[in-house]
Amino acid sequence: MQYQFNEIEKKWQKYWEENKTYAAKDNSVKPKYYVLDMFPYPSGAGLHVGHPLGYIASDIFARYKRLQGYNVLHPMGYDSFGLPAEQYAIQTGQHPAVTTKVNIEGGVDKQGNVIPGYRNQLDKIGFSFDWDREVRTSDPNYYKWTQWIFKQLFNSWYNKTTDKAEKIDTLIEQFKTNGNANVNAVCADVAHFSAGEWNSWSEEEQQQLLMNYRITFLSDTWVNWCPALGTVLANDEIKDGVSERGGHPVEQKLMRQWSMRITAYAERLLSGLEGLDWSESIKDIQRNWIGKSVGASVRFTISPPSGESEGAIEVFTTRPDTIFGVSFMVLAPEHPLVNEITTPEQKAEVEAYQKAASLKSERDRQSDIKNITGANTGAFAIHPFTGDKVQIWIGDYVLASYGTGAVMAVPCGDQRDWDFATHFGIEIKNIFKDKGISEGAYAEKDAIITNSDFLNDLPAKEAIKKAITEIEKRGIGKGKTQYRLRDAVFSRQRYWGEPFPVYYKNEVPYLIPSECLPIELPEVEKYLPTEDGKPPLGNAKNWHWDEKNKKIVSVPVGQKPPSGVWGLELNTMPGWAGSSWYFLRYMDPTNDNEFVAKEKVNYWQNVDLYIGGAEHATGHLLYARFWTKFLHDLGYIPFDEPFKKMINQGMIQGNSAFVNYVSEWGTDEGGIPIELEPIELPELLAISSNKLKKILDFQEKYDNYPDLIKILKKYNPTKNFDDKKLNIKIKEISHHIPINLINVGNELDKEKFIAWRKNWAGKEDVHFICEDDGAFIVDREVEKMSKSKYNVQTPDELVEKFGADTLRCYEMFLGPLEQHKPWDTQGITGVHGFLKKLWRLFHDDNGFNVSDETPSNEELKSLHKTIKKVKEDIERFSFNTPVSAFMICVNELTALKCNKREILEPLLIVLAPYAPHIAEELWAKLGNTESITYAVFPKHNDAYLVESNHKYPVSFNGKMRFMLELPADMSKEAIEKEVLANEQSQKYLEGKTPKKVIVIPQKIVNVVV
RNA sequence: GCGGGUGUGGUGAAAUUGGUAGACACGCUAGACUUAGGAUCUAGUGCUUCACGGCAUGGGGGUUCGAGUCCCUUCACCCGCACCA
Repeated sequence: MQYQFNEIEKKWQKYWEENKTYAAKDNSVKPKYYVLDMFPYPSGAGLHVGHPLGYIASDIFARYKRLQGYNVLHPMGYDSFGLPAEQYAIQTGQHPAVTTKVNIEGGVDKQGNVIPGYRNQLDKIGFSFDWDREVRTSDPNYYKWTQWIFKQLFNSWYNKTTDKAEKIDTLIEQFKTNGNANVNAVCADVAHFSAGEWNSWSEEEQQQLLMNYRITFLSDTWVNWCPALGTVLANDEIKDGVSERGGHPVEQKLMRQWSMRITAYAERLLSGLEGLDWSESIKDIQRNWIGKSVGASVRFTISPPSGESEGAIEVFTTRPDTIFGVSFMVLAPEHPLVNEITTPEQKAEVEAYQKAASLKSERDRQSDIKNITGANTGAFAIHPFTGDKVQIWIGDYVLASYGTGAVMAVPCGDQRDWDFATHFGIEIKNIFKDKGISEGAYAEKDAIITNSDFLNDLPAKEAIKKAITEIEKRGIGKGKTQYRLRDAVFSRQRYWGEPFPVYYKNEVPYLIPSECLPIELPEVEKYLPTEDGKPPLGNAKNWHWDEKNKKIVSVPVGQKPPSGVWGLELNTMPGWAGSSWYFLRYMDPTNDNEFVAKEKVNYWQNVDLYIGGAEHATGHLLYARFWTKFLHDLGYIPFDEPFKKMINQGMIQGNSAFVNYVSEWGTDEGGIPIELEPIELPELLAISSNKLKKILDFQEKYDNYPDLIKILKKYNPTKNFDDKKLNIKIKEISHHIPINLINVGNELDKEKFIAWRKNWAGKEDVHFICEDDGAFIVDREVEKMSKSKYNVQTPDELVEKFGADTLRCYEMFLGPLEQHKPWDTQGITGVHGFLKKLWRLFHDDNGFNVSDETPSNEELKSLHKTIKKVKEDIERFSFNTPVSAFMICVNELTALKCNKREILEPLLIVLAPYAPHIAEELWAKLGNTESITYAVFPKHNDAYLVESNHKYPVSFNGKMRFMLELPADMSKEAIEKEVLANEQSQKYLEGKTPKKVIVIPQKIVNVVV
């Protein structure tokens, strides 16, 4: 009886769906366990084999936990707002909601392409998702709550004293009674004001002031503007100076935008990492991104060049201990004080430098670090301790965006300052005892400070503390901690995102009442910006708010709205809005009154295991932590970290195939290469990989290639090709071809290839130069899997051919989950064979046949060894090794011809997380009427694992020489005696007495001669 | 430059606390069976040597009776950050 995987899998997938086998209960006597996958963006291209890798691992873990008696929450949904659907909408006019739905549920797109649909593809793999909890971020019932959370952020400020976010009302209360004198908040620069002043201000003025405190706030900021995408981008959406999506150039632009005051959480986001079971590399990336540095801010007063008003330059330094080494100061060219302080003599030079710097992009400035440039302002600052006058320079190695945009330059301790000083001939003071600085700065923090007044003879680390104390005492500055993390821009000038629940009265934003949410995306005719450059929502007819009647109303474009009617926000939220809290919504996906009910979030708590890509380190994973902490501060959720443990699955790379073509050819005489004389070949000449190599290496003469000669003669009739000494010299090009045109031996199916090319290029003009055996071999190369490289392997094809259980086991068998690995289908037959072998344990020629006989010790040992290993491996998230363990077990049981229920039944439970369909089928055939999902994972019994004998490897001087089987309970002394008495030992002892004999019972014997 | 990771047969890999390196698969070789459609079974397969043996976990050194595993050093590749004061 054959293993009919297609039938079996369909049957059980249907059963699970109908019986809601994987529905999680919102309360249970069982302990809870929350296993989450990073939800996908449903693209039209569908899933390739790389996507389910993490889902399979998490599914195995979820199923394993159910067998261990846990109430498991294992949901899936879609991050369905995003750029591709919108770009497609711009091209085709198709509403993004429609394409998104098709991409998820399957269908046909506007160009007639059949879209399989994410859901259908996922279902075929047999995941144990609780689909009743599905969320889509673009669903108004979902983004209603994203908007609600935005409102909470708007209505909150960060109180540094309590170190958490609080309702804005508590702040307003303080303003009313005390002004802002005692307010200790994370905020923009705000001048002091009294309660009286506050109370005297107009509503509009008060609102504007509050904007400086709100956790989400509106401000004119320099943003990364991407003209090609027509939107601003967050820092984490830019890689190497271009947009992460599409690789378009990005420029700086001053725009009024919503931002998130994530900087308020910098310290907590940093320290919170300590308790997380995440990979060190992700934690490091986040630490780096937050970029904490501890030091001091110090004010240097400006010595007025012409007796004008006195100003000060504030600098930040991590090395206040080196303050006596300061011999000049450097400002960023954009620093606001530059124009003020520059002396008339230096003005021309400084302005020229400023101009040159402004023309360079941020990227150029960063890449051109070797070139030392700068200009002297002619102004001086007063050293706060020595009273010396120090020159003030400008230089583009100082960044306007970091710290205060100014540095105190200590050339002896900082290489960049040293380079600058050396280049411009500025004095270099040495304040380090016994450290030479003639060749470069001494940047280590281990020197003894000297020539530094009250810091003399202190080691650097102590001097730092002393210097800060002294700086604070003299009132010239204070200890300060600086973060590299910037507030996150939250507006996008796009259509396909969450609308803000915001309308504007005289440019002042007001929130839509919560009972009116969600504010749904309006219909627009075009998804492009308006003619006057407003975001696409500017095209919407119905996009005004009637304050009195609390509803969206229509105001014709260009007309002034009637009184009480105001324009709604035209920006939408960025992609990370919906994904920052989705893990909470799964707990209570249909709740219409709250984003999540308290008792549900109290039960489910945070995610126990999160599996997903490492590429979201500074985006999603940071923002989700931020929102979680915020919601925790306001008392909505009981925890302040979203994901306790995370595993980042490696990328599955594609294995591209290439056909080589000869594009040019020439000859060389007698092995001496000559210049190619390119002749265009009207016929496409494809050449097999190995042949090509031989020709390129001049290993074979052209006369071995009659086909080639024929063509050469055809286009070069005057040349004599009969001279056997002539070699062919060719120039080759290669093109990607679909991987389904080749077999496992990298051999091209020529007919299929011609048909594909005809379809693609409309030509049938390929001529093949094959290997001697007639095969045409293609080149292979590992690359990223993508449609354009024709190297995409979909899970659907493999499920069709081998079944979901095989695919699941094989993807795990490939290697450790975290590792990147190229996709290669060659090994899949081995895993498929294992499942067939398992099937045969339960069947003979006449059908299902399992006996109730008592198993032998050997059979029990094989089973219990497997139970133990699989349990241990899954628990340490080693998903590849259990597959081997299953194979070993099935191989052993096959050799023992074991078909005993007592062995096979527990084995099925152990296997069920990996191969749930075949396990269910055989489980049912054994007479069970309930799904195997909630069976009890068997416990291994050590009694079956102990051996009466142990085969000792006997080593001489550490080299293993022979095996010796001895009773397992034999004493060390007896073992030593046995080993030395053994005749094989005599050979290695060569008559000498051993110096030492090491016996480790149950392990090894080593004789030292 | 800084931080993190990876390096083991022809290939994917295993070796959890230092104890038989290469389990389990793929591929390959030979054979059996079947008149073949990617079926099944048996044997072999790290390199080297006729053999005894020798050599092998990127390279070099060390600790140890014993090192893929621990320490030092060095190389290669991948990822992240990068004038961050």
